[in-house]
Amino acid sequence: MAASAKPRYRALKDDIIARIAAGELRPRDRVPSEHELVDRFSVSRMTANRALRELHAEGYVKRVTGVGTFVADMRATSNVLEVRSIADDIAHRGRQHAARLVRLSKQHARGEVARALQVAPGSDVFHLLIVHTENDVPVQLEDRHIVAEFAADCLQQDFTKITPSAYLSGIAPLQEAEQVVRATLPNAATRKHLEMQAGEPCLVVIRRTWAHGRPVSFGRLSHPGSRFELTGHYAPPGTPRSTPQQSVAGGRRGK
Amino acid sequence: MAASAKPRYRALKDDIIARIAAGELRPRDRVPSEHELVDRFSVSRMTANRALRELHAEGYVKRVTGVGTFVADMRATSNVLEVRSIADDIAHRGRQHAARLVRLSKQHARGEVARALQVAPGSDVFHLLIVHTENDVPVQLEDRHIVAEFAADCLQQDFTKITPSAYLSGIAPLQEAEQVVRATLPNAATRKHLEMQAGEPCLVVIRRTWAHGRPVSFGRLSHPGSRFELTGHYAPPGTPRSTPQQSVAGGRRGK
DNA sequence: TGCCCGAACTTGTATATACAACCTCCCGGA
DNA sequence: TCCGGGAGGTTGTATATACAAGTTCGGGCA
Repeated sequence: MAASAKPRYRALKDDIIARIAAGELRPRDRVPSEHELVDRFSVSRMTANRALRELHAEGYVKRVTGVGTFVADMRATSNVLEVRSIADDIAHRGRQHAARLVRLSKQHARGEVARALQVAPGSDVFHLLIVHTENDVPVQLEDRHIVAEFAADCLQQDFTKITPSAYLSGIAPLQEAEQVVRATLPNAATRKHLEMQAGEPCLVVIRRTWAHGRPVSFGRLSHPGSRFELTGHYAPPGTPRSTPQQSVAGGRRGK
Repeated sequence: MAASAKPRYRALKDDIIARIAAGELRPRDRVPSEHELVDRFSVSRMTANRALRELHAEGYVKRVTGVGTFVADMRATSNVLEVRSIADDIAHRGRQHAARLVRLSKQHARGEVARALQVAPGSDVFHLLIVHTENDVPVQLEDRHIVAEFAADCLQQDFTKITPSAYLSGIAPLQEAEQVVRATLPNAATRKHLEMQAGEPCLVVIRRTWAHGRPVSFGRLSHPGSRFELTGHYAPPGTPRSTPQQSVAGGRRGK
């Protein structure tokens, strides 16, 4: 592919994104100013402005009038992806969320996990197993693998206080996510953790998230079918919603 | 606050967003071209271009080179899952979709249906029961109620050739949708229609759609847990997707 | 009749220029 | 020492202009 086909503002953006992803530019670092980009890439200031402006709109950088452009603080860019954490969701309904840590360990990626995270078999990954409760009733079993290289201080976290997704988005902005929803019968361990009755089905969400263009997390979220449901709402922008406010993920089953 | 402080490109955006929100501009409607905005608002083309370009980046409109700018359909990457017809989805995977009509009748709305459609109990509604198959294997039981007033010619349709959702969006663009995903055990009738084994769970999607600001359709879509899953993908606009192409809704269970 | 070509319109990109608002820093005066 | 002001940098917005590439549609030619 010839780079010639790529618009110049796009080339500027890609260059800066690549330098952020490579770690060359780190959060709060100064990004080249419009004028510097004009000189170094021989583009007009409008083109440099467009590149930086779009990077700002996409959450990569922060711009301060009269000061400069800086790599964004990762915490601020949650708007990129609207995957709400179950803790926020439960809290939003005025209920009590708690998490019980079942396992937190470093492992070698094998089989499905290595494939999903696109790492070589045997690579270091962290393995998390957490039971989330709503008013002391289990509503989610979170079985998550995280690329170790990406989250070095994972073992030091207290995942009963901070959810894994909050921890991850604190390290770097999530750029992309993929999820699959299934209905299955739980295995014995899952059934026990979620205190489910025999024969009760499970709503399973399998989710992968990306940052810096690479998969960083692969999670299997199992929920008791009788106590959990996913809701979604779609409307053209600006439409006052004609339905009562709904949470994005989770919600106890009505009656 | 004086509107004078507002940048002109922002005023253009706000004007168009307001007209979309008010229903004056509806999905797929044509939005004024850059040239028209230049004439009507006395701005330069670059300013009009910026307004429309940002509206595009934010998902409000769709732009086609050489053709024009149009109000976007329902936000594609909303919250949980995208709305897509099962027939399209199956065809997209190169498989054979077929529909078997179990019931098509006019009824009086009662209880749950009347509440969901926000009509008075006893109002006329159409009731549809359709089994969708993929390569002759049942994958969805569609149990749908439609407000009769909205779709007068419903009984004349051949729902083995056109799906209800395609029929509905042909009458009027869907403005809003709401759905709930659950995992349950099917009742006997559902199990029989979907040829499910005893104890096999069901993935149920309950969906309501709006047009003209009123609910028009209420459907319960039941899928065999062993043969169906929902997939979703979220990325900021413009991001080349780093995962293999996935169908948005539906897909047979891998192994 | 049928087909091709061009006019007219659309969006996409790029440049040069201009002015305004804001921030930082240094220098000079009180 | 303290304070004020200005120089020079930064982003934010707006305009006029230009060319490229795509679509649509109708008219004219074979």
